[in-house]
Amino acid sequence: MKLSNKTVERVCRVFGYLKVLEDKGIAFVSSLDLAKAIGATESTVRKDISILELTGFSRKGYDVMLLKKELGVKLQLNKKRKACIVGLGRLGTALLDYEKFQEDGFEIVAGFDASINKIERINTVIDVFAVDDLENVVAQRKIELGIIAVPAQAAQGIAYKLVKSGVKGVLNFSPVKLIVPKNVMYLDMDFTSALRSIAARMAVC
Amino acid sequence: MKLSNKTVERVCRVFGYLKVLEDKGIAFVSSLDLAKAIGATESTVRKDISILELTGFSRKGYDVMLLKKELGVKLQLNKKRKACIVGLGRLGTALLDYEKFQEDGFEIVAGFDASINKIERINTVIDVFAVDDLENVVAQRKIELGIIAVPAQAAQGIAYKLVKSGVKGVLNFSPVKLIVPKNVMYLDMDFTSALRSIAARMAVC
DNA sequence: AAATGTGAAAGGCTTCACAGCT
DNA sequence: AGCTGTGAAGCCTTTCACATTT
Repeated sequence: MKLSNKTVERVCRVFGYLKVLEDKGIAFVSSLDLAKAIGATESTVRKDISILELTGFSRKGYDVMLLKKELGVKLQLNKKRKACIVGLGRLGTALLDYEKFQEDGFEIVAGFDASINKIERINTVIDVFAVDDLENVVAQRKIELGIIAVPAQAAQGIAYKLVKSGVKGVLNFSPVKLIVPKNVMYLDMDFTSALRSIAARMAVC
Repeated sequence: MKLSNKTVERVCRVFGYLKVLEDKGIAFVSSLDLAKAIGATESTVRKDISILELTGFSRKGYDVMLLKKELGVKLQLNKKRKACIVGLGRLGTALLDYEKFQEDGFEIVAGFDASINKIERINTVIDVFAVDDLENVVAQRKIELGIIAVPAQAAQGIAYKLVKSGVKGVLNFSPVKLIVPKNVMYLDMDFTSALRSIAARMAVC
């Protein structure tokens, strides 16, 4: 079972949509419906599901609850994951209380910032610490995921500390590419770069 | 000159890195250096640049200032673009004052929210309006880019309004895929989906 | 009849490898 | 000698098309 990142990404979207369908009380869904919801084609969806060795029903489609459960197991999407946010500027603090994360099984258990003043001012239920404590806190609390929201020049250093302390996944909001070991999962969420590439595509189209 | 989205994305990153090099006063850069900075391989970088019909110098690499200028022209990256943010929750307000956007030629000229109370409370230099005024304001101010930071169920409606009012690019922070005309550039920035796919990859690796 | 499941074909992107240039 | 520029090869992903299932 060899999953490409693209397949994983799409299947995660399918999982999210299955939640919606489940809440609506819909029992079966076709590959075409799933495809429309996640922005893919029906054959891609079918292939993705079959790569995961899961299957639907001829003439009926996929059983919503069953498929959701199976995907949850295969990708361990029901497992609670502890995460932390490093960098408590505007973006970082917005993320601290982003309720959606909690709903989705991500528990933000710590926030870090370099500025002691900022730490004292922040008004949140989540524990916040100085960056100097990062390694201890991450290790002690067994935090698996790090969300980086610090300025560009600090990002690589933070990534290094996170990895050293045992983090196995990094979501990077800074505008620079980070270097992490191959066994650490890594994804960029760079707004500026995103906006720029939209603008560039506007220019060339 | 047929540019894939991937090429556009990488070249935008290259452009960002060229800015850094320029500030440092570095005159020439090799494809290998660029590749390392943007997380790609050297041949990919060379191919991307050659697709754009740009060229470097044998044995010396690329002239930093020149390449930056040429990329700027080809992709119109120096053009100022007016943008607006719809949805002024935590994320939306964080984005409102994200200085990086300004540095990069994006001018946030309006914010919108459905809640009148929220609009009155918000403390920012940027003009904020009720969503009901969206179509008028976007059209009048000739806003080209819309940033969607509203809840899932409202996102498609907002996208429709934005497009109808003349927006040519959409950056979507909501967790649902949106449908926009083919001539409108569109990109998703879905945190939840991103975190989930990191977690899933952690599970299968 | 209306869906899935899946080999095979097509398409697109990346890497290779080396000629060419200074 | 060292780096670019690029056709060709290789790899990966998507799409096609149709046998299969109920």
